[in-house]
Amino acid sequence: MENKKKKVTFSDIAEYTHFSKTTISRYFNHPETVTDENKKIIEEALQALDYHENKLAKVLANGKTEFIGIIVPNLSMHYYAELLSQIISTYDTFGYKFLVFESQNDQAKELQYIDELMAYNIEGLIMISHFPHSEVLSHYPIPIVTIERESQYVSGVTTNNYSGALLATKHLMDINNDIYIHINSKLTENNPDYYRTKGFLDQCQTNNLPYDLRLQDLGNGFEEMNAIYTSLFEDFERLYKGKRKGIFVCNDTHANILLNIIYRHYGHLPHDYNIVGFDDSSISREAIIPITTIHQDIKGLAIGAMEIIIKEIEATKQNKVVQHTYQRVEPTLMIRKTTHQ
Amino acid sequence: MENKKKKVTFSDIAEYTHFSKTTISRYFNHPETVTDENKKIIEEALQALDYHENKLAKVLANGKTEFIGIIVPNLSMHYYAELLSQIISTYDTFGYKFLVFESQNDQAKELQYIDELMAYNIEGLIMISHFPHSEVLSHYPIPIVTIERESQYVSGVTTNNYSGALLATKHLMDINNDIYIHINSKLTENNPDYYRTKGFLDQCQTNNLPYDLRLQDLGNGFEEMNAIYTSLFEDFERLYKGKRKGIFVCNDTHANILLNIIYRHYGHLPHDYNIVGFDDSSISREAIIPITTIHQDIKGLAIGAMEIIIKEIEATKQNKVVQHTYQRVEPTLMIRKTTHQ
DNA sequence: TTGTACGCGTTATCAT
DNA sequence: ATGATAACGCGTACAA
Repeated sequence: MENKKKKVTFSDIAEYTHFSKTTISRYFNHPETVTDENKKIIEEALQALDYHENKLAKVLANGKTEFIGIIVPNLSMHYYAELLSQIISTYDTFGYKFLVFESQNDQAKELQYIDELMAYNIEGLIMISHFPHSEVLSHYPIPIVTIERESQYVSGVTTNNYSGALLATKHLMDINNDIYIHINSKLTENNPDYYRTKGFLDQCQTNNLPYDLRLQDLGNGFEEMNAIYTSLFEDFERLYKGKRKGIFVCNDTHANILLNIIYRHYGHLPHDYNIVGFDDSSISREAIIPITTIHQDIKGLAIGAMEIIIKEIEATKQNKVVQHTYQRVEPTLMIRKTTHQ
Repeated sequence: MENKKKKVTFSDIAEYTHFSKTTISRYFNHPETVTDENKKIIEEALQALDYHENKLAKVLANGKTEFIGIIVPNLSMHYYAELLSQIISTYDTFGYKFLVFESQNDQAKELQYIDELMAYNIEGLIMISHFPHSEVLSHYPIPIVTIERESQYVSGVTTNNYSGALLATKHLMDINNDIYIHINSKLTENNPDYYRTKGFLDQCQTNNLPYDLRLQDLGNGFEEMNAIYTSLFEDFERLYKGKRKGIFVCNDTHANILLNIIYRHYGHLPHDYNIVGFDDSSISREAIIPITTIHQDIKGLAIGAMEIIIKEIEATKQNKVVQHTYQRVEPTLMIRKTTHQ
């Protein structure tokens, strides 16, 4: 469709303008050292020959790729997609380009992808996937920052899940419940989500609230989760009949499943059920009733990660020692329709 | 954390092994021309010096970046996120790496991003964003394939929206409705979604079905859409009281909004309401009642796009003339709970 | 089978 | 202010 001539290079411009390649390079990188007059000549030549820059050659010459690698577990999950969205949107402010891989939590793949990324001289790596362990990551010779995952040996940014859980539980307390319930998987301290449970527990204990902690395998896939939550619902109906139940569910997807089960059973959400989710993901707005939830500042996470990684990239360039940074982004309470005064 | 020596290059390996750089290069690119004995020597040297390949240097030498650029409108929308997911997952089979930009449908940005991508010698470009027009795209000197958008002057792959609409309408016909309703925006033939409307219309007309076509602005943002669908619902209640209504909504997000309005009104979905969505997006499964919908084969779209672009990249390398390809991926009907026998 | 020499397109250093 | 020349790391004729 187009004429596929060879690419126009500095040599061609130099020949055309009777300058040297060096001057052409300076036109781009140190324009202040080129006469206005000559600038115009070069400008015309660029137009006439239809020059397009070759950043790869630039990279080979000066070492700066402006590439950042990203490894995401999975883009089907809205949370990760939104996170990726916010990260790559920073191109307009920071100028870094992103090479993206999806790992499906396959550890072998993750290591392979990191190697591939390193071969392209990425300047930094943002790890959202859960593997490999940060101890392994710390051995790579470039800055790495993780988001919302284990991050002992490298920099990381997470939502302050603990204060989010406090917010959720306080809200349930403010509207007076008879029993406080928390549903989550069994997690360890390494997992940032563990602090959702910890926050709930602390809030209950310091305020002497009666609570019911449901820490168990919540299943994979919709059918399985649905079955588990149905039996959880039957438990609540049986154990807390007539009592006002304040339920803090680990995330919005799960909160939505529980909400649907209750709503289908009653044709509405009874006033003695109060549900709070976590994430403020799109399902919390699209649900049969908009779900009260904890808003994660995903843009804040993305920008935080970028600021840290850029700081470390700069430091690396100047051969400075890099101190790792751990940042917590504060979440906020979004009161909607699944909690009643 | 690591010792930041200069990178190990072929020169270093050559020096270490007393071979020439050429032999080292051959070890990687034409191993059959190197003695097994010498292979082992080189192998050891690679280990000893901890060599890591530099693909950018390789690219400059042989021109193949194995980069494909992608411009997505927006990753917050599940459909695009899933599409991107399926595309970048093809790395394992095709080996292409992906540079991803998000345009937010900003035309100026889109052109800027394309330039940036071209500067990195991408071998092909996958356009999911709606701009620029394919006539503009066709002037770029690399293969371009679009997905689910206008694609007159470049290759493209779309779901067969027409047959999807036929499927949806036939299903509504099979379960016998008194009035057939279709809700969509006003679209032109350039827009692939137009054929959802066309399919509905054709099916109604060839079968002499009584229909009500609702082509109008459906609003932006949740609140606006909700208001519009509420008034649509009131229309249906008034006009078709007691009649069995078969409603084919343009996509699952919209179908879910309508479903929620009806379900909240009645506490359940009355049997005289039959709703079919489109896309088989996650919301169709997470809704208060799983939504009957048309399944888009997103993986098929992704693989189709990759196969086309690879074919064109190969052709370009051999200076062959590239014929544009237009591929239609067939959707399927997913019967769930919003349509009743 | 292996080595020499040059090219890929740009930047950096040192002159002038 | 401008130019000559040597890098950057690898691939590939061509020669041996």
